[in-house]
Amino acid sequence: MTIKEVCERYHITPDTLRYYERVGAIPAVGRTEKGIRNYAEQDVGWVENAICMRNAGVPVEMVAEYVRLCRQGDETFSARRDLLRQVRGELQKQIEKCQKELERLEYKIERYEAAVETGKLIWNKSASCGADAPEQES
Amino acid sequence: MTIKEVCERYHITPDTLRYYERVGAIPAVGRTEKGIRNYAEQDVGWVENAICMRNAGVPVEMVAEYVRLCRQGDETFSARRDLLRQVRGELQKQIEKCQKELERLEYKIERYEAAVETGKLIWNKSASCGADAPEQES
DNA sequence: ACTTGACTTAGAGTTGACTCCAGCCTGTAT
DNA sequence: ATACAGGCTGGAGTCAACTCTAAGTCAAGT
Repeated sequence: MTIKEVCERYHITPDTLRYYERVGAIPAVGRTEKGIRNYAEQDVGWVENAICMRNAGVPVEMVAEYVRLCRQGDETFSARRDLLRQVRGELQKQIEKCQKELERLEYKIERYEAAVETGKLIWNKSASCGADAPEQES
Repeated sequence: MTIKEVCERYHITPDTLRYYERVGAIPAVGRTEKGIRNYAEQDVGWVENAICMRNAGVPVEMVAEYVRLCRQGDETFSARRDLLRQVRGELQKQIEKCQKELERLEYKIERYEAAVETGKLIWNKSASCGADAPEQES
């Protein structure tokens, strides 16, 4: 598989893919005789892994650390487990934050929908949404 | 309320707070006679708003745009609603992504927990977790 | 009187993650 | 045979979001 095909499959640019390889977020990809990257299924798997982790906000350096551990063999099982547990913890925290903000947003959007109708913005002070209306007119 | 107190309350640095003010992610904060920032409840509300939005991954520039709209008055209700709807859409997409990755992670962690016990890493190829094991030993 | 500590500003520097560029090679189409 | 598409490398550039620095003001403590 060429770099272009992989890029199309995952909607990323060749530059990004080469960058991931350079910094170790994926291991070195196989080449043709003339030095052109030729992605085997395994390579594509690594690409997918990197993209998944990045999508979840894992820093590139941490993806690289995980790859490093994987390539070191069986002695690193527990280290990998620990790394993934840490990622999981951060991901859970992030999801929670996002969900809180989503609730806050839903509430605000509702108010604005009413405001667009009535021309008046009304904030229910006792609403259970963390921040209440900082945007009362100054 | 001093800048320090606000910082302690939200676990951010004074630099960040001043930066938010500079770029308009919060409106100009009230000052004492000698020019020192004195955060009123309203100001703190704006700070909270900025932090919530940033936590949800909203770019600073977009927070500033929202603040700008709020300060422009009642004609911007629908614009604000649209902006928040857009933020909501992106937030929902992000939560979905994160949840997918969380599932993938749970699966991997389970495998690693088993691997730490048994010394062997076994991937269930038909698992429903998107990417299957890119890290079979090379 | 003077040091310490908390604040101010304008502006420069850093970090992470790309993203682009120049200069090169190579296989195919006109 | 020559242009063009697509790949390669090393290194520079960009962007967002801070983060730090220098130089200054001011109040309280010794």
